[in-house]
Amino acid sequence: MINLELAIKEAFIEIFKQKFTADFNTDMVVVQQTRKEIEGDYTINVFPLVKAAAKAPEALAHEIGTGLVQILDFVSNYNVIKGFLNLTIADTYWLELAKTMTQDPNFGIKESDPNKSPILIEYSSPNTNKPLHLGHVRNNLLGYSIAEILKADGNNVVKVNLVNDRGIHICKSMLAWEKFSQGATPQSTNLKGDHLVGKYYVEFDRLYKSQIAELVAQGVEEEEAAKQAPAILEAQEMLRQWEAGNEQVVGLWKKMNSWVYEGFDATYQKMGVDFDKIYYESETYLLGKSTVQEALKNQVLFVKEDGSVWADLTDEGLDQKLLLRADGTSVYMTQDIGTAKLRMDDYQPSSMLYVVGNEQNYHFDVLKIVLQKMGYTWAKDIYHISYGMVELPHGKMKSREGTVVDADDLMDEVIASAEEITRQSGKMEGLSVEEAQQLFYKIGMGALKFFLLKVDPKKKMLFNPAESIDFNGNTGPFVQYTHARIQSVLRKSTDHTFEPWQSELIINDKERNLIKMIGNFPEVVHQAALGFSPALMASYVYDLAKEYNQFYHDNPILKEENKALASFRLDLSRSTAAIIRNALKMLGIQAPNQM
RNA sequence: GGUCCGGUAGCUCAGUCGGAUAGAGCAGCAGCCUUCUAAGCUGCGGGCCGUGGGUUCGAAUCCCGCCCGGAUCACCA
Repeated sequence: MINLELAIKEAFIEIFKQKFTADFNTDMVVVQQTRKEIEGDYTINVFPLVKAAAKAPEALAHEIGTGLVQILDFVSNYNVIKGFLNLTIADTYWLELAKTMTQDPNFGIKESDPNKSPILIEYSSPNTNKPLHLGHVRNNLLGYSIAEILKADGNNVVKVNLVNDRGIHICKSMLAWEKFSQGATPQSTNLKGDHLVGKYYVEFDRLYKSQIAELVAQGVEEEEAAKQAPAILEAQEMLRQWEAGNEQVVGLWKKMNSWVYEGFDATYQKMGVDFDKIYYESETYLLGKSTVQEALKNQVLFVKEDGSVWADLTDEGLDQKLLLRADGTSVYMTQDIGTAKLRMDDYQPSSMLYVVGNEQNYHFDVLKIVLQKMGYTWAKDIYHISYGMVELPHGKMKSREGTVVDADDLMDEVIASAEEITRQSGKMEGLSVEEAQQLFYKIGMGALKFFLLKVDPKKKMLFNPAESIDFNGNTGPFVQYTHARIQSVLRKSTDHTFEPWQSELIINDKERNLIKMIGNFPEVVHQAALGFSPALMASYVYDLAKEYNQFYHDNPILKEENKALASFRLDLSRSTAAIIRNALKMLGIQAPNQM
């Protein structure tokens, strides 16, 4: 198939040059799809060219429109409204396009070249001191979806997770467990491992707060009290012991982390996300430290009186940044430096993407600059995919106020809602118990995922639980339903094996719109990949489903008596279903065949 | 205070490398199932695109100021 927009643009430029002047900027010629309510398929705005042509907009548009109809056989007609030249494309072209699309079940999906160096994407990045919550859910879904979109656009993608399994926060959980748990385990308490460990993190906080309050009551300044409280001192000591390799501390650390991983695995599986490689900060922070030491030798960094190591970024308009504490322990930045280096060595990626919340924008600015100062040229290929916080109707999530939405609970709730609504609708005919469970899962998760992914990542979003399980309108289940509906038609179409393409077909507006819309899919995939934007894909697939539903409403398919037409509509339906399935897949959403 | 991000219908969001009368969904109201799945379709009402300037034939979109909200500027991650 030829590229219509390009062909039109070239022809336009050709005609313009002949008739007027060769001296104009070809960027001024922009071919776009015509607005729905106006007759035509492609539109060129001639306003930018009136000066170069020294001609009134309408006259100019008419002149070039006439020329385009003559030169391009697929342009059947044109009209002019003000300075807008609207071109009508011949139906023979649309039918040719329809034929191409419907014969390719993977239309719009590019194969990746295995020799191309990969794009590495990090997402999830949990801490091992507490279970995943709603914010992580947005992160995981975004990361997974962006990875799938990049793959569909022909890239090799390596999905990685970075588990923050070390640091002061883990020591807090460990300390509280030692003090209060009396040896509790996931088995003994029947709690998911991540939830059990999270419980002790909260316990620590309680203890710590009470100690601070006590000190303040004794007349100590609050800030000072926070530094002196025995709990935090013990936790810091524990971190030093851990870094020193103290067997008992390391043993406890291993035990508690293993509980957490078991819990995380279950959550990831339910969420439907996965990773090609999992990095652990406990395995990368030493490389970070040595990298920092090396840079120190090369005079890139400096040491303060207390022995702590810093980067001076004041030239870049940023502050000084700590890289190693006075006691030699590493911080977040140190670990990220080591991790980045390790990944470069492991995969030689063409770029490294980090899906991390916008509260860390500064961190990533610093990371890039520090790596650049250290002389790593690949630092420029680091991209922070920054996304906004998820807020609840009554404000932000706050663990202290118990308003954190737990990921496991959330998923269970949407699935339960899906079950309730599906049972009411009575559309489970013929499904086994197992299949029905699968269906509730697909629909519930479809609702949740679509709800979270349809919003532009960089914006903060409001999570309204009631709307997240809505099944009408701009929702996952609406799109899934459209797919299921098509599947139902396809199942009943066994006697329609007619080849439509030799016949002379006359198509109507709804059919033409649908063809155009499907035809846009490859470009949408590409744009979504360039913009790291699942939201764009969600928006497209919703529009496509809506377009199909209109077509479906107005046009008989199986009941159409003209065999060629019936077969054509069936092919169009099949193609729509395939696009919906592939688009949803890029959002991590499954498309049931019945619902 | 510095830096960054956002402000579009009652609510949640599209639209933002300048283009035609600013679009969806939800909520509200009114219709459409003896016919391929009504989780659908059709219609109605609803907008100083935060605000004031500027650039332009043309601004929700670009530039400047201001107002409001958020993030960040940690020896937390």
